[in-house]
Amino acid sequence: MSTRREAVKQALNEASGFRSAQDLYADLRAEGSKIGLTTVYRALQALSDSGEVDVLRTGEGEAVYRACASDAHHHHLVCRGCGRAVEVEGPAVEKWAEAVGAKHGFTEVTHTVEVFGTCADCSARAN
Amino acid sequence: MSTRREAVKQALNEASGFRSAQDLYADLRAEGSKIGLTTVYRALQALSDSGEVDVLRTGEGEAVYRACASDAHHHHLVCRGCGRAVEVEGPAVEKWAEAVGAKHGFTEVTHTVEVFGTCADCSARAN
DNA sequence: GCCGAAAACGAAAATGATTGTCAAAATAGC
DNA sequence: GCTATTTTGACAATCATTTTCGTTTTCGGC
Repeated sequence: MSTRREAVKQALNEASGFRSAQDLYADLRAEGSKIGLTTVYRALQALSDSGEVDVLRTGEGEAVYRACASDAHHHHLVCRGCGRAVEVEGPAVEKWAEAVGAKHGFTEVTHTVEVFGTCADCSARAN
Repeated sequence: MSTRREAVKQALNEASGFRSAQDLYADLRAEGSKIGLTTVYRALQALSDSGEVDVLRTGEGEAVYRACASDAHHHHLVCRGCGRAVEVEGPAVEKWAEAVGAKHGFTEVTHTVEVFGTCADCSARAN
């Protein structure tokens, strides 16, 4: 893994929530790196391909990334306000998805589950 | 609701699965309509704002729409091959999402759940 | 330490979905 | 029929993301 890619991964690790490619590019430039936007995209692509980071799409269609502590299958509870994300798992959901797929004759069933909310800090700040 | 908007909604109703704005535009033009792409986007925007259609994003970031039979909260089981979608509901998932949010101090919890798979027809065709 | 191939970079151009602009056309109210 | 309002659609503009393509860096020998 190249130095640049390491830098992108580290920038992701330092962030507590999901960040877009553009965000990360801005972060890295802000801390003095001369990295190019293209490289950020390439690094994120590689990292998500190798399963080192999770990707999801915002409602506006922008891709956002996160370095996750667990490499097992899990989902996220994301704060609408600050973007902070908590890793959660739900065996019940996994089973449900599988069962629903099977019931309708679908095979190779996969699923995406994201939970959004306002975290305690952001609720407090909103007062 | 204008005639154009009706046309877009009907095109959606005739489709069995999720369709992108571009798809619908192509469909409408194919059946002789002189509708413009801009109008298709505007109609879909209006329809999704009023909750008459469901929207989700493909992995490539393209927005896809579907006219759903039920106006209650539900999820979709979508075929990766043909795009056909089945409306499903999962009380267990709703409760789980709410519980997980509460456990971590999150309020105003919402969630998105999509299940993907290969439907029986498409599996058969793949042989 | 030095050399060349291969991999990684980055700037700028290309792409593709979506949105904004604005004048023409449909429709409504009178 | 006639003006006021809304809807429409061609076209330009936006914006994230990808491609292209020379340049630079990294590395494995030597």
